[in-house]
Amino acid sequence: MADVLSRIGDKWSVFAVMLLGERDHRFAELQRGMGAVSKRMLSLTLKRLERDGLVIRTVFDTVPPSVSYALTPLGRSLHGVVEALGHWAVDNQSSIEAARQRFDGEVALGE
Amino acid sequence: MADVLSRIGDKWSVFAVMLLGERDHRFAELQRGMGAVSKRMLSLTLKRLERDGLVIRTVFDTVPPSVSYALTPLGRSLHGVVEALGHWAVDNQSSIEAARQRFDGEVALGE
DNA sequence: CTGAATCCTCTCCGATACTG
DNA sequence: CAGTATCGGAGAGGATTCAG
Repeated sequence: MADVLSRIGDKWSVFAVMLLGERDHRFAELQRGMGAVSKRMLSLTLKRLERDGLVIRTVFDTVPPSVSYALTPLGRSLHGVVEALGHWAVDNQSSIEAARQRFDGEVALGE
Repeated sequence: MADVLSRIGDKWSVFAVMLLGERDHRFAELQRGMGAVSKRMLSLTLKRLERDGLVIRTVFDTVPPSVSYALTPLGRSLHGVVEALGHWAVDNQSSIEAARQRFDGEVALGE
């Protein structure tokens, strides 16, 4: 299970799954939507997701070349779970930051 | 959000939250329950979780010393989400492994 | 446009040893 | 029992370059 968790817990994988959950994306679209991700990392992330059967890659033989990424049924089932995680993160971000500042303040006093 | 996700997506944090969701644990109990985690990593993980207000650390001034870890209300709210993630991982592990073998087989044929 | 390959840096993490 | 400090190897990941 550690293996599976480390895959789906990866930051870029989470972002990719969330974006692809909304709709299909092309490579460059994903890159723009995911903040500062290098082409290298995006490529590796997508390849791993494809290997794990979560994402399907469709190549259109046009000029210029175009590739579309979409979630498989398995990927969509993950999307639901990941979305819950994302919501939790958004909802509780301020609580976490507050706790962090409180903690850091106490540590500073203790020194 | 990337920051929060990388924290709660961390493998050891997930394990710790899942164990602490069942009941309070002492340091050594966590270490035994989490498979092969070094004292160093466990210590760092717990400290981060405490800093983020997800875990509360209680020291009993006995001989030998004893420390108990428990989830805060915020930590318990995370536990529900994380548990869903864990279930997904368990339920779909075989599908992922199958997809992986299929993918690797195709790559091998292509070469 | 979509990648693969190379290089190089920087962080993570395990092993070990030491403290209260 | 419950940690902290230090070191060293391994891997992640960014920048850049090249190819189809």
